Amino acid sequence: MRGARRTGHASERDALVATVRRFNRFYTRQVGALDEGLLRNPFTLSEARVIYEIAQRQPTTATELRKDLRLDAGYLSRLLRSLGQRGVIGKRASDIDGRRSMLVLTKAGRMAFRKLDAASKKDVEAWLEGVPREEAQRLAGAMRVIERTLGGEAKGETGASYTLRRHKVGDTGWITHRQAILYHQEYGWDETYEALIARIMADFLDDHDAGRERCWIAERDGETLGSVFIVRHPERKGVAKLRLLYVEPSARGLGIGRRLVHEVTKFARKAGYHTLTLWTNSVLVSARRIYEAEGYTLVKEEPNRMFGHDLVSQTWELKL
Amino acid sequence: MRGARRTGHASERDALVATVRRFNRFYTRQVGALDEGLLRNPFTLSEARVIYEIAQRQPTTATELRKDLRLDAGYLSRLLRSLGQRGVIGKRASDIDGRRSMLVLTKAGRMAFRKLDAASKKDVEAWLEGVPREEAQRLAGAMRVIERTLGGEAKGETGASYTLRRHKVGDTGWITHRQAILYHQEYGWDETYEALIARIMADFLDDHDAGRERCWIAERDGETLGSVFIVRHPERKGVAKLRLLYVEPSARGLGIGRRLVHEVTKFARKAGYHTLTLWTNSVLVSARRIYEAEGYTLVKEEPNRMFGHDLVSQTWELKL
DNA sequence: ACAGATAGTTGACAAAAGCAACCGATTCTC
DNA sequence: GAGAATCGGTTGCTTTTGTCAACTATCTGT
Repeated sequence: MRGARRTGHASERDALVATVRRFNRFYTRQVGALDEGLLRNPFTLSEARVIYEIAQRQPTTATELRKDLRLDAGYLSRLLRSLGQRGVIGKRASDIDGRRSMLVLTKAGRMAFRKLDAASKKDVEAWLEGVPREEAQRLAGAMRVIERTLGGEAKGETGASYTLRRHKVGDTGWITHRQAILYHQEYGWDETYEALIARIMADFLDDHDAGRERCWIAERDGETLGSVFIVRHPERKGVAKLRLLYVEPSARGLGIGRRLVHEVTKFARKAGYHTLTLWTNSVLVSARRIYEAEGYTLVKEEPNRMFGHDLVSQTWELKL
Repeated sequence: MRGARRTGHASERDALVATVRRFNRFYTRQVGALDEGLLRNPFTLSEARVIYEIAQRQPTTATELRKDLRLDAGYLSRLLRSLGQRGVIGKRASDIDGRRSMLVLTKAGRMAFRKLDAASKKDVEAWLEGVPREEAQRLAGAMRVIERTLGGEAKGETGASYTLRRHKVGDTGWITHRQAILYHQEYGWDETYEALIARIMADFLDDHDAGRERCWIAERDGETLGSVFIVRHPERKGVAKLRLLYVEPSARGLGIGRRLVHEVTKFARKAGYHTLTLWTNSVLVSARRIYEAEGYTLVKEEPNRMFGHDLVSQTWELKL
């Protein structure tokens, strides 16, 4: 059993490695094609990369470039000399270290850089031409995911924050997909949980009163990070249910859960509900903390057999 | 207004281009580092790439390699001669074209390839070492998104074949997600279609008789390419319904649709049904062709308002 | 049957990239 | 504070990679 399990993990890893290698080949080719476009100018590819990098860091040293561009020291030295002779870059001795020279772009160099940059931008634009708007967002999101995952100690996180929006076509399917997998991996819940989500989604989509029922999606760069729903209680008038709160594991700690729960509260007040209720489960401890912080109180608890496990379901309420 | 809108789109596009360019720089570096690892063997990088490509396509020609690897004909010719002299590859004249020579790996070549492949695999594994399991899945997903989006008309598709499997947790959510988006993009269907799928999924998951109802997923490298369901007809005894046939646009032309439909027929026969029925829509012409080829006949057609459009729904049947 | 394309080879050459030895400045260590 | 080790950078030499043009032997279309 354990053996089988381990094999399972290994082959999962193999599949990942295969995907990554395939992608590497694919992307190398794509970038290669793009780079060819850059040869329509007075600089070689390496020269262009050097210029680009210097422009980015302005006063920098050869060693830094060497590390970032992975160039041979000798080769780079020659490149720099050539660029110097052509009046693109200037060197001046470092004040603090007599061995180093600080590299900067000359006026002509900045000009050359702008040209290169514009050309490269145009090439990329042409490359992305046929990509429809929606796909474009997913593309950007996917790239961020890769950078974040493989970037190691990914630093400069430009857009660490997220945005909230209403749902659009395809979202509920995605939520079902992610939640089902997540709770299956973490707690071993079976497909009846997926069925439950799907049914809630179907009911919501089929008929919801936009003024009194709503879905929020938290996203960053087109990547869905979490979601929550508010719907009318089917029997109790003036009561709303908060449903299907979820936050991607990778996005935890950003306060998305709290934010979503609070959006629900605000919306419920405005919509005129007098009570919010929600149904959860004792194993979901981090969610519990969020509900408590928002002011919900536990009103009922009972053991239940569901999703293939013995669980303790809970009902929480918040008076508005 | 229109001006503002355009500016909005332009800056959105700019952001995308910026992200893509950043990613290109990032990934180029990563792959560069990986490639360095490959230099610990008797082949240069180009040689390794050539060997790799030949191994993939086995009997291939120089011209094909030239196109795929973007190499100069003269350079490639020399590379091939060198590899030939070293006993790695063998040439033999083509039967159909006296100018061409078919390239294959010799026994030694296959050996060399296996070594290269293993080394590259190991490097990638080491690279992915620190990536936790969950992130790994997202990583693979992100790469697939990029390939799908940018692969566009790119054929080359080495691993052109796919496999069929039953559904597992998370699949129905994914199917809902993809189908909803697809038909929204292609035909403008609204979220009531997503609701319909979600409900079908919920019903299927909640209670299906494994011997008489089933789902097939077509996948390649963990990427879902298509799916289909068979379920009992709720009223007519001995009748089964084929439902939710779908194939990813990027995977069309591989015969996946036909294959899925045929699996359903085979399964239905074995399960003892006497009739298969399905409900579709006149705009879905490529699906129609598949049904006809399988022997289905159109038994009913009626105009219908649904998914936000005026459509003509159709019922098709197949006697088993 | 003939003009033009295609597949591949070869020679001549140039650019790109890597290796190793080396120089002078700086930092470390005792 | 002197010698060793390291660092930033340069140079000579080599291999690898890539380009261009000319050329042969086929094949294709008309």
